[in-house]
Amino acid sequence: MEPSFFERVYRLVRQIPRGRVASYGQIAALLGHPQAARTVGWALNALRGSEVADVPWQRVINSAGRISISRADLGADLQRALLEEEGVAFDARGYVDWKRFGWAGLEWREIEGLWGDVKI
DNA sequence: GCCCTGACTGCTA
DNA sequence: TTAGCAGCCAGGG
Repeated sequence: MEPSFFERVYRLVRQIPRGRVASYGQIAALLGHPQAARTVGWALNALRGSEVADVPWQRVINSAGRISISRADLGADLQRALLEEEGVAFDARGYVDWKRFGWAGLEWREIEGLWGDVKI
């Protein structure tokens, strides 16, 4: 069974190492859909209960290097706090420096492996 | 199966 | 990493 797009997003996001950040567009591109950034955001928006603790959603920000969130329960403040706790720094304007904290992503082969060895 | 929405992005001015 | 706008994808109703 092929994992759903949401499921792929979650697995890939789990690969982002502590202290690094990736953009929605980057995640989408790694999944083979460079234009599906919004869908990635929606996938994270759909996280519920235990999934929230299981997926490092806070490591995903917009392409500008800024936090872009609108949920009431999981606010931008929380996201920023979680990231700072991991060592990610924000400048005075609230931007993260991609050069310092950006995630390089994975090799295509590694990504394929994420779908293969797991049963759905 | 159609229509709307959304934690986005790249292009233009 | 300026602001504004249209395009893109997957789910949910």
